[in-house]
Amino acid sequence: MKPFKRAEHKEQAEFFKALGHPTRLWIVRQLADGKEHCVCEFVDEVGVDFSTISQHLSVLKQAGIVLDDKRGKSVYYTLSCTCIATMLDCLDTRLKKK
Amino acid sequence: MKPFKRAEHKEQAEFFKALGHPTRLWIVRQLADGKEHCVCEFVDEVGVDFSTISQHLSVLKQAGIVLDDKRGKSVYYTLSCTCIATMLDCLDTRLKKK
DNA sequence: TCATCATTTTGGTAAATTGCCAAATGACAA
DNA sequence: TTGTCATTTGGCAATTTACCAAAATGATGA
Repeated sequence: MKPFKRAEHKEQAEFFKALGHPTRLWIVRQLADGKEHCVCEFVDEVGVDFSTISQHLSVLKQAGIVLDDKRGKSVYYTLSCTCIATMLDCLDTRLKKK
Repeated sequence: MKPFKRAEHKEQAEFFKALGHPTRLWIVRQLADGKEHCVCEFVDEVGVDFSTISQHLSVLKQAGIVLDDKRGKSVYYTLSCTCIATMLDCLDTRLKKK
């Protein structure tokens, strides 16, 4: 049994917390195709304020889940790691079983 | 671009939300050894009320992350799927990179 | 230089959620 | 019946949240 150090696990929990919101999870799913997507694509589909999407992206970025790249007028986002897509696959498989 | 259906993604987000708490993440880490662990083990280490740990376990159970088995006086918990341990490995690798 | 466009940041707020404890309850074993 | 291990319930203060509206940023192009 490992010792329980709240601070250490709190930092790691941020990663999962970031994924624990319907809009953010949906965004991550869009990025799971491995391609980059522009912020405006998300805004169009979710039907929420531009600033709200931007804030969700900021949460994902701080959790190390996505990377951003500003090119020209737009900002493009990608998944930081393919293993995150693997996590989603695992989730899908589990839900099917139920 | 997939359509955004809040309800659908909300349910899936519950899975990650459950992992997004330091105490719960720590519990899942203990279970990642593949063995079963008794509730009392967690209580001893975390130093919080018995009922609090029980509630955390209930959240994990409802999210489909753990399974419980009542035998004799005690209740034993296990991970519901090894792919959850894989998620933690992925997280560890990512944190090392930073 | 100035206006425009895409995005981010800030400020604010109402509402929801949280994490925890304490006490009550349940379920089993001795 | 009594004690033990665990869950459930009720309650609460504190934190967090999700979102919007408006202001700010920063690159681009006229």
